[in-house]
Amino acid sequence: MVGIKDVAKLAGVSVSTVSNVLNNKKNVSDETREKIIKICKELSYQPNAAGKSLKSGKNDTILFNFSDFDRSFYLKIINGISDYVNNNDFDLIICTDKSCEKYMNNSLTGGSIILDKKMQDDTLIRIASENYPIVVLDRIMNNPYIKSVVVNNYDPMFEMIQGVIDRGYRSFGFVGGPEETADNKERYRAFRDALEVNHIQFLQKSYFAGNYREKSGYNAAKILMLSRELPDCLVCANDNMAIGAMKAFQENGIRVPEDIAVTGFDNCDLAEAMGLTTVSIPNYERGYIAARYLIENIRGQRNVETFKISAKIIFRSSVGIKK
Amino acid sequence: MVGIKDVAKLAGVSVSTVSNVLNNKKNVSDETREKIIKICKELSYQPNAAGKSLKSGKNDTILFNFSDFDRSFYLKIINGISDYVNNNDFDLIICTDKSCEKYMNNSLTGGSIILDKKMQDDTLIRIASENYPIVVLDRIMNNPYIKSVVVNNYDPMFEMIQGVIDRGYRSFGFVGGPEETADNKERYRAFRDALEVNHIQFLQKSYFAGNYREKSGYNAAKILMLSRELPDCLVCANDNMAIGAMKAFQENGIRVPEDIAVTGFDNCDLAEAMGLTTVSIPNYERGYIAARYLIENIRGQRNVETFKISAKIIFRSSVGIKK
DNA sequence: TTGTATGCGTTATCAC
DNA sequence: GTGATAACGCATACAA
Repeated sequence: MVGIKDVAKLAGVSVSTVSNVLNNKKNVSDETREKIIKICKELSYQPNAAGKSLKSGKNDTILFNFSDFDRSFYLKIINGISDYVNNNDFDLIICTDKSCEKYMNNSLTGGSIILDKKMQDDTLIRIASENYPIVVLDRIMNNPYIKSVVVNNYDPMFEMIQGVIDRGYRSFGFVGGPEETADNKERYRAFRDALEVNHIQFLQKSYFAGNYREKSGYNAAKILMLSRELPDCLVCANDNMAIGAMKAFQENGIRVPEDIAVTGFDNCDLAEAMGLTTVSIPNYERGYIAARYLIENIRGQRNVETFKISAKIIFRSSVGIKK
Repeated sequence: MVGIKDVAKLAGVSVSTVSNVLNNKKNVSDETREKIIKICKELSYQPNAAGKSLKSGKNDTILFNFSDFDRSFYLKIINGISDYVNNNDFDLIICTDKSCEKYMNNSLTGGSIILDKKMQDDTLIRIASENYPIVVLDRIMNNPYIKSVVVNNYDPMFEMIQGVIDRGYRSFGFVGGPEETADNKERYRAFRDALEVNHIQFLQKSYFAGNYREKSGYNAAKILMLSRELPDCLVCANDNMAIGAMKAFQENGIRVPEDIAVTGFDNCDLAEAMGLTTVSIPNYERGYIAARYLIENIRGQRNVETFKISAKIIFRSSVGIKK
């Protein structure tokens, strides 16, 4: 591996001079500078990031952490992060595992964006500091070095359900996501509130516990179909589960929306193709904004107020007009 | 940031003793060992990866490089890589940019899996070495330190087209991907060969140049519809473009497959929902296998023979039976 | 069984 | 304008 020493030797100068050139210091003659730059190119010298950050403690790399590979919109979040990061001369590394804790210190990365729920609050609180800010997605934390970027789940879910009720639907089933997650709680609460405002009763037996995966929506629909009477509409806490449910209905000759309407949440790629009524979350923007706040915080412009992103309701053919 | 020194001080021992404990050396008394482990937990000490790898030169982290966020099956590849890596006590970091060159040396990562076409052959040849093996996906390279893992595009494409011809389709259009990519070339070649074997002529005006993105398939279909007569079947070099084409046909009241059949390649999530006939690439397995070979090579079990993964043809409703 | 000294590749300080 | 040197956090050889 070619190091700064090799460059120095070939140029007939000291390592400090090479370092000065590479870091754009003023105190180098143009002649020396050019010679060194030329040699670096010839050797295709790449500064060793380990040595660099070990010494300087400063860092132009941020970390993104996620781990759920079933949710394809995560790529859009990454895209948003990547774009902002590149436009601001930072680098991005992504970790898919809890081991990323190893990289969460300011000699390797300058800050993190955390999406993975497996990364626990107290771990983040321990790691976050004045010179290691963190941005968390989809969870709200109160800490002077941690900023939350969350989607406003409540308002669009409430409005979507109100829209469904306005279209004549009167009885509902609900397929929930992981019960401990904040977004699932918020979506369910909005659903219940919308029903209550409209004086519609909701029975606990109409609640199905899922895990945001397609299979769990499929299973919920299977169970639902065992009951004597279907609700007018099955509300699912995300698209994956809604799609699973639609597949189950299809397999059993139950028509959507004639026999039962279905709604989701996320507006994933499949939602459009399947005509699923859902809430569209601006994922690219979510990543972009998270990266912006993180880098601003790294640069000392501290701001840890929770940021709420608004989402958009999309009515498609999975909800019709109930006569 | 808590370092090895802090642990040593609190334990009343030297840093080397702490280091010995952390690296499971034998020469430490049980008493000392336990005390140190306890203190590490209390301080939630995380070894600094920069210092560590700088010294040891050895590394249990691998790098994955990609950058096309439109292709959602990349998440499946990552999933496969991630699973193999975790099962073998390695870590994974992912880079989405050319800047990842910075991390491609054995003081930061032990090897790389490269998918991004922007990472050029000569760069890889320069970087790869005895102690920095590389695995490339979707391109074939001959280098003692670089292993290629590629999908066999030819056979399934040939067979799929033969199947389409067997179903009575006789005239064809083709939407190609980026012309320089090996997989696109191979898919096109298989397509042409299948036609030739069946004595079917192909006119250059029926070739549309795309870029693997949905929009380019959409545009190709738009242009195709301007011509007086549609071919029996439009073959697309990947699913994204096929889906774009199907949307264009749908918007213009042209029925698939009655008016025109469509085929893709990839079996992305949407393909099933849209009834697209396509070739299914086992992406999870692809990532898993790439990671396996990389780690085996890192461990000295050298093997750089090109590995070909086979794919599976899936006939769906976008191809019917032509009378 | 434990501690001391050295060096990995880099940057920062300071003397020249 | 340039170079010698210390320091970053850690692992290792070797001395104690």
